[in-house]
Amino acid sequence: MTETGTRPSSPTLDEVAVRAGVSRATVSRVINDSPRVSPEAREAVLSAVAQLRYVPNRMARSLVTRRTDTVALVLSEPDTRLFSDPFFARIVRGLSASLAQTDINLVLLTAGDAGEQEKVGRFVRQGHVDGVILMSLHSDDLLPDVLAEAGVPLVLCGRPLDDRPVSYVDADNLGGARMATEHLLGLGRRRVVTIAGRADMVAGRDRLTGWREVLTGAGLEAGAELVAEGDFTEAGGARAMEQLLARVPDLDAVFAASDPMAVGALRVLRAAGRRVPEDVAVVGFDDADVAQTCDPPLTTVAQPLADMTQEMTELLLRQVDQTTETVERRVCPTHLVRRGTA
Amino acid sequence: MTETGTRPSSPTLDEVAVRAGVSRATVSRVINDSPRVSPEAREAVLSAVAQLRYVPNRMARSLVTRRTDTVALVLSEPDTRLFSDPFFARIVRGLSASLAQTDINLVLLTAGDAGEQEKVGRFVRQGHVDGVILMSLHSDDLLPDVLAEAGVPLVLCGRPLDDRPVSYVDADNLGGARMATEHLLGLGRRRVVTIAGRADMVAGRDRLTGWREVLTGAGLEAGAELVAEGDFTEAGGARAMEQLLARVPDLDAVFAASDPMAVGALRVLRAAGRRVPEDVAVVGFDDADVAQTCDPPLTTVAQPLADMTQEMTELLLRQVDQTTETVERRVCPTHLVRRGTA
DNA sequence: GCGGGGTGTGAGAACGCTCTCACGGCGTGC
DNA sequence: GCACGCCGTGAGAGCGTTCTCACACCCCGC
Repeated sequence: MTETGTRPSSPTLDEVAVRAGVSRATVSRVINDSPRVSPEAREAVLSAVAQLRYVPNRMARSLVTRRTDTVALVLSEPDTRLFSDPFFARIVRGLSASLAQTDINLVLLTAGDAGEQEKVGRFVRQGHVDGVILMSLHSDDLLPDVLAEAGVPLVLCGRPLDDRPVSYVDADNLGGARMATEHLLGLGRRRVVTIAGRADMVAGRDRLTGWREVLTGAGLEAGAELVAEGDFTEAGGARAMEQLLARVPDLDAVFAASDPMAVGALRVLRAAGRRVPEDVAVVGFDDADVAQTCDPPLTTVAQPLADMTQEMTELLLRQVDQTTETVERRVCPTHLVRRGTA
Repeated sequence: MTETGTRPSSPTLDEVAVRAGVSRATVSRVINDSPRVSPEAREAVLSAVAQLRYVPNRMARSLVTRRTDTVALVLSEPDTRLFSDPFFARIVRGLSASLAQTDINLVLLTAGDAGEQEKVGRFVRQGHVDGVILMSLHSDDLLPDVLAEAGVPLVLCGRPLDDRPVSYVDADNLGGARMATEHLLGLGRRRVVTIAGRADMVAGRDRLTGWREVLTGAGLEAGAELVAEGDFTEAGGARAMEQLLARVPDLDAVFAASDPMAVGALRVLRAAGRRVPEDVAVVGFDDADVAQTCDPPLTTVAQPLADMTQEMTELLLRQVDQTTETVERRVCPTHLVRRGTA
């Protein structure tokens, strides 16, 4: 099935100028609404623009302004499952929202494997974007280095593992984990196990560290047998919970490093005949949608995602506007949301 | 916390030419590897490129070639939940994969509300991309019109509701639904209910139509009381199943328009004491990951997603290369994957 | 009536690339 | 030995903008 037609070529500034009876410069002034234009000229130009359905050619403009008015959110993550993580959707939403009032475009790039990373690196170095917000979740990722070296304004979403000089915005994962664990201890629990996130992700490590610090600080045991690693999914959380029940039959509290894992744990606990929160208290992390809808509703640690995305865009745009590179680091406070499980 | 540095400005073709002792034209020839260059000149240029870490300025190049070597996948969908649908992730993966061997970049744009749609429209008309693949799932979406009018090569992922002259690639939802329903009838089932997708999505409608056609064709009842609408989620599927059990207590088969909904139905059926597949046979749609991991594994209709994304890129790139607009429509065959539930 | 300070406008030079065209140099066929 | 063609190369003209100047023009104050 085939039909054909021809593609129109868009009008240029010159054509608009001729039609409006003014010079190219004046049209340009109207387009970029400079104040130094007479009302009559402006009127003539605007009507010519409307008649010709003129749209400025972005390439030509970018060539001289050295700006594209586009920033990229790069997701460097081979595991396609994490791409569909609701957390990621919330980040995208937040960034769009904070860019909504500006005329800056947001594009998403994925870098699943080495080939795609290469492509993203090229894309950025070729000047397609004014800046990059990078979500790189794994510690062995090369892309942060590539982009940093490209000399493009860069803000990481999440703390990098080392102390490299790069701007980032992160949630206070350590503090949140401490808060959650302290809350469990405050409830009188003494056998607090944890379902940890993957060890190759900084957020996972920080949450584990927070749990450990509080337990050892309280003189309680925090050994490896109290830790099971999940993969941030519900199924992974369920598996981890089964291991923990087998290893630590007398556990009375669980700190899960993500809400889906907590939900998986809830399911396993129920199947094992443990009542939540009476027998076992549970705290999750992220305050995902599921935390409100599960039964009983999940006590969890919330990150201020809206603030974080706002911060990211601010940091990035400031870097874009200044010609000097500045490094700023922001850690946003987390807080405990008490619901039914602890 | 602040550190500063300066941003380097990239070298130009001229600087490379000077360093290599050749003209700008020759450097350009090497960059675009034209055959008409002597080995010595090529060598000199390549070494100069390496020394200066030269990267072509994309804007300058695009200005003259009128190509950006970038295509956009636009997701026009206000509901953030669908953004994290695994189906979408598979589309992205597939498109990246089929573009991997080319030097064409893929960017994702989201158009959640009217403001974002406006932005996407501008972005495209300004010439940021050579073509667009559009996932527009709701029938009342304006973006298809906006983009079509922009005169940019366009391929829809999924059939549009009306017969407008636009290229698209779709799965044979109708055929798949027919196949699933026929399979259920072939098992001897006669009270086949369906959990339909949302009526404002074409895929949802087509799957419902296929189910209805087969039942009425077999002289069986296919009235409204046998249909419950879900929202493509597991929770929605569970709710729909509860309604159906109440309305049609003697049902012996369920066709669910998506796998998550089928999984929700499975849970409710089990809770109601119905055995699957002995008492009730169940068929899903999409062949999502969950279809393999659920218990019992789900019989479902698979779409050839890899073929579909491949088709989309081919259709799009052909449109980009030809200067004339051609309209092609592709419907890819679906097939039944038999597992444990039917 | 004449110099001075705006104000609106236009000419023209960038921006960094591609691509056409013309021009030497060399090998080939007669 | 001469015309011819091909091959590698460079000069130069765009591509569609922005932006710096310079230039008329008008209004004011003296």
